[in-house]
Amino acid sequence: MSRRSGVLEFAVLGLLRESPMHGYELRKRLNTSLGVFRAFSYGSLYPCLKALVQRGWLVEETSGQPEEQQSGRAQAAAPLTGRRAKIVYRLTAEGKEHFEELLSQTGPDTWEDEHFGVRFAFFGQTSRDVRMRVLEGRRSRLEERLAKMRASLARTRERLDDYTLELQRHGMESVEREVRWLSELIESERQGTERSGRQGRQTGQDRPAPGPSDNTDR
Amino acid sequence: MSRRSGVLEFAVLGLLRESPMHGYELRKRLNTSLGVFRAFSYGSLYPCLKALVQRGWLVEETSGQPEEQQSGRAQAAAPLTGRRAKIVYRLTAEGKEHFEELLSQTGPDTWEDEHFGVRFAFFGQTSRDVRMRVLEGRRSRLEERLAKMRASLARTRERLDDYTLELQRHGMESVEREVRWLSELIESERQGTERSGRQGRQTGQDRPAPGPSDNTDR
DNA sequence: AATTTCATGTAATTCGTTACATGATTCC
DNA sequence: GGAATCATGTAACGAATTACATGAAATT
Repeated sequence: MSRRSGVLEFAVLGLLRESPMHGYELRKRLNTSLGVFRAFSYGSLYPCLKALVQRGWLVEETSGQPEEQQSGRAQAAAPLTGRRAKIVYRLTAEGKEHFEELLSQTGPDTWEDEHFGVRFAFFGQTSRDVRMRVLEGRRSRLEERLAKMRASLARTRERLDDYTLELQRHGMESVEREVRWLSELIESERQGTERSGRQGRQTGQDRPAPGPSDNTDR
Repeated sequence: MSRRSGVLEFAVLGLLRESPMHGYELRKRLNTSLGVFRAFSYGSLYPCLKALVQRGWLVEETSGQPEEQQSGRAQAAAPLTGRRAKIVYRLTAEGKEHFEELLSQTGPDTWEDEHFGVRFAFFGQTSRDVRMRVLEGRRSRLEERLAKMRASLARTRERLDDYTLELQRHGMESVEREVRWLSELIESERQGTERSGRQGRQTGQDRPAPGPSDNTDR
């Protein structure tokens, strides 16, 4: 029943924060704006929307109505026999609050493969502080992975055939490329903030007191 | 129940074709040799192995026995109270036949994201003919995707913020890079038996090309 | 008028994971 | 003799898909 995902939920809240939409449109945005990495189907989306409504983070509005009453599907929104309503979803205050809490998170759930893309897509709404930690978290995750690959490659080089080797080589190159990309982004973020004192690199160390106090203005 | 996957099943058959192994070892190979792309857990692997045994594609052998009888777990393989047997899985003739049939396939199930990596990993056992079609299939799939991305980017460029744009740009670049890689591979296949060494291989280990001569022409 | 695109949803299924449970073997 | 690693499994859950079902609106 409760088809609540991490990624999909996050993306839906994020998109609806920008403006209200109905499901069909939402899905299109999901699969283009954020879409190289993830594609969602209606079978995931609609149940997710319902779950979010139930938790009070969204309200449904039947379009065509003027701005009168819009309590979560309060009135008999178009009889079942009549013309089917187009349901527009709007983020509630609680939903907005919840999304901002999600935005302020750091940790594996922000930099692992499944999550990173969608997090990045909403970096525009994320505080610089958090952006930095997510980028650095992802980079050190990838470097870790790279180290393992190198070790395993050194151990088994002889036993692998050319294609397997080539696959591995290409995989490693892809990861290395993403690391370079992240480094550029991190550097770029750094230049945005601190133009005074030089900065030694402090990878992945968690420092206290982020004070995510201000966020989300862009 | 029947936890039969496409990818996992294929990889298991392919690895066992090279040599018999027990589950634990199989899983390690799965997550290193083929591993940048996919990682499997025991919760997937063991049920899969059982299913493959049931279909007659694998047999279990309790190790420690000399090469006597090895009909699928025929005898009371070590009493439950005694020392637990290490179960070695071996590909049957039917299993081998089935795998070769899988190897000979082309089509979306060979070039889509989920499948391509594992297919490529077993290119050493695949006929050149099929290799070509898989590589070309994947390339045109990616080019299609690229076209969509470009179109969507042209349509929505104005409305997107910098981070979303950067994400999209990086995604496209990744795809373009894979297309170039595929083109090199295709070219290399076309040139035939002479040398597989493609540029950018800095591992020092120059291997005389597969001359992927050996098997499977149908 | 017919076809495509818009629009919403449900049921069953797929492919996998995590957490749990158990025990043997090897290294230090 | 304790820890790490080897080794095998099961139950419950997760996150998504596909196929199905329906119907309205716009385009040709």
